[in-house]
Amino acid sequence: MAYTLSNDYKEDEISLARFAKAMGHPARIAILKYLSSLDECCFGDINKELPIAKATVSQHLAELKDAGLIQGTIEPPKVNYCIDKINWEKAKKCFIGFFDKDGLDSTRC
Amino acid sequence: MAYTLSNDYKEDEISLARFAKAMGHPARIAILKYLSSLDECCFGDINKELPIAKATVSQHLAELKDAGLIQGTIEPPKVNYCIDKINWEKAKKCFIGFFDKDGLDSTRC
DNA sequence: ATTGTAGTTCGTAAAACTACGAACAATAAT
DNA sequence: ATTATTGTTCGTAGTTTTACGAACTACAAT
Repeated sequence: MAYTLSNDYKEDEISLARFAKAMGHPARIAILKYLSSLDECCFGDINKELPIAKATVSQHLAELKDAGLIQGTIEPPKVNYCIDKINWEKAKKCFIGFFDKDGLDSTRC
Repeated sequence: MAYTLSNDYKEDEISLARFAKAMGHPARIAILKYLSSLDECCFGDINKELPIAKATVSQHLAELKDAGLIQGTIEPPKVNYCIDKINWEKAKKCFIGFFDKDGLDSTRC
């Protein structure tokens, strides 16, 4: 029933995996690329970019928000989405630190 | 029944998402970190590092192999695993290109 | 031939993911 | 009040992921 309880994974492993998982779908990559090129835009703009139903787009946006990579602010009648710059930088450092063997401990994830 | 057929996502989005997805679990991050610190090791060594059953470790290794991030070579009675350096570099460039707004097109994913 | 070692594959189960249309909320405009 | 616009949430369905123990394969050594 219960899966392994052991929480033996390190914090930075969990953190990096969380970012990576959020990026683990082409639609979400497309959303992030789009947002990072724009500063800000609304749901409809994002929806138009993607070949999937709006309900699904909304789900993907929610996942990116849960992972901390984007922010959504309600400005009736629209919802504005943008990159969460703090966590974006954090994620960037996570990945770069992960791939750079030399700069291993310089920037902790 | 059939999910959306539209393949509107771009190649580099699909490629990056594939790498990210493979990295989307703490166990797989741990494996990659371990391997990238070692040049090479066998299944048993990896298994010892992780708080999960060996069958599950084997699954995670298969996923990393499918994604191209690692290689496994049979050397009886062991199986040696190592980072796939070609694709590791490719992934690195994917992620760095993704996060670096300035260097957008310099290194294509 | 038997036993041991090293990993993979199989079968299974619960949970999470991806997708859609329909229904719903919340504001704006007629 | 009614209608239109903008997104979210609900209900549903099929697929994939994660996990485990047990069974299995393959080679080596006794």
